[in-house]
Amino acid sequence: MNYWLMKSEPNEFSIDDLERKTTEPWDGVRNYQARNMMRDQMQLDDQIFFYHSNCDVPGIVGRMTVVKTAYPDPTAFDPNDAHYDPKSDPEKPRWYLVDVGFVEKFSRTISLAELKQHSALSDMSLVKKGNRLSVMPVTPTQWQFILNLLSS
DNA sequence: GCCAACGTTGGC
DNA sequence: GCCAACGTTGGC
Repeated sequence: MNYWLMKSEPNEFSIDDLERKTTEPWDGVRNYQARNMMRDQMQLDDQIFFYHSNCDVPGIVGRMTVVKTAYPDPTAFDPNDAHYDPKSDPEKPRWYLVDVGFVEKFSRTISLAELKQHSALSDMSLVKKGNRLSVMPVTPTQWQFILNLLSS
């Protein structure tokens, strides 16, 4: 079992959207590092923090799981889709995604500002300057530490 | 294979 | 809206 954090802009897709829909294909990722983690490492039932980026209070807002392991991202083949990539050949797909399932929305947002205050989390690339990865691994220790912040 | 130019991300 | 950081592209 692995732990992850995935970012989404709430304008585009929020934790509330996921709660309403229950599951969702995490499409549109066009970054090789992020793709590799989804395609090569994510397993069924892996745990994922849902992170809201590019909004008033960026931070972790809830929890989800992998409900379907990697398969080719269909939006890459759709010329009408905002994430269309003509270089992704259906015979040899360039982009992959996983399906995620809603677990819970946290009682509060664990903001980026709060996460940055804890030295226990200083190794997370999330809190490092210039980080732009939209999918990143979380260690079991970090995972538990962050969950504990909810009850403090 | 280098690297400048460009586009995107995302906090502030 | 600004801009720093970073990834990607493409000329050479």
